[in-house]
Amino acid sequence: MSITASPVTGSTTREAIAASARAMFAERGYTATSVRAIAAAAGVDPALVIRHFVSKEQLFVAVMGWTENPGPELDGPLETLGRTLVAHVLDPARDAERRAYATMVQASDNDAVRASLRDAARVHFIDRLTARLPGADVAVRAELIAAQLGGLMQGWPTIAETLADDADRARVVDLYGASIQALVDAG
Amino acid sequence: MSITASPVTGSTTREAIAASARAMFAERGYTATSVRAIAAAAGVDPALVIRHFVSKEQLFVAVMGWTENPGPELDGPLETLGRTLVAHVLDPARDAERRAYATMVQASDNDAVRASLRDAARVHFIDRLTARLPGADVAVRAELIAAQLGGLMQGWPTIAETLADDADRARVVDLYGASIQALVDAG
DNA sequence: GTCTATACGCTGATAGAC
DNA sequence: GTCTATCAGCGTATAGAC
Repeated sequence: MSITASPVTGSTTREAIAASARAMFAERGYTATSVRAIAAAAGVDPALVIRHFVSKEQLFVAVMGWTENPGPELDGPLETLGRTLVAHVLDPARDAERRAYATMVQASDNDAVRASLRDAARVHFIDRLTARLPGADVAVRAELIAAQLGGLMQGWPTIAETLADDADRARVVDLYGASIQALVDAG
Repeated sequence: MSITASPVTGSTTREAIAASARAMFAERGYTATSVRAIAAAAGVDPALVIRHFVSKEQLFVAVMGWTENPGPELDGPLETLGRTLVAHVLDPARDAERRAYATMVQASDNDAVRASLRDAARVHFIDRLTARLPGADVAVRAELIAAQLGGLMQGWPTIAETLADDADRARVVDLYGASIQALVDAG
């Protein structure tokens, strides 16, 4: 690993590929985005994309993966954790992350993508939540809460269509939060 | 393996294509299953697959879609609806249906597949549930319950790995059922 | 009306020369 | 490191034989 002037980036080319890949995958999904299109948008040769990232699926995982951000806040009070989690997930500022999750799920037709998604959810969320939950069956309950949040993120575009205003969005936070809270308190 | 008698429109060839498509999509997913492989398994020419079903995505929707079965039982008592729904969804006898759902979600990278999935969920489940729920915000609550069940079906293979025995499965029905029941009662 | 043969333009990926 | 050339496989269209 050579160290260059910039802290995070390696080569400029690699960065350019990653940037256009991130944008195109997010906008059009995995299948509809071709390696050639990514290369064209980045102004490089298609073969370079593979040279740098080994395969399209590894590029996707590298670029869409739950890389750095800490996952939902789990440090708040247990009594309101359900609500906190839902508010976090539906936060308009986190739109891009939510879309990235949905994009990964919809690309999980692919084995490597599915495995990466499961591992990331485990490390960044389920294990930490398991440690945080009180009472019995903590591992199962953490898994179930993750399933509920996954369903919410996945279904959110459809759900949002049926909402009239921001008050309705707040109502969703209340309703879904209370439902998850039942799992937090179930131990 | 014999092919059943043709219904009104069906030719034997069409049936054979549908049968092998259903099996291969279920086993390997959408992307990994090629039109040519379906044709080979059915013993027909690849072009015939397209002739009969117009496109790969339409074949997938026709064959994997929520075609006939009535969707979850919504006619039981409201007081235990949450539990009933979860028990229905996790019923080992319904393994194939659950897998089909997950396969469709994972193929929903594709616009037509995603649209079909959303429409089917609406017609077969959400609209009926909306009519059944008491109180306020019934449409939103029905949508949220659908999201929770979707998350459960999607996450079930992973969840099942963390369960030790059938008692744990029963515990999941209790826990998740109670959580959904909170949405049923929230009106 | 089925069905076969062939072909087109795309895909992700590789080998090897600069 | 980068580019050229090329690969086998994909979904699909079409022309024409039964």
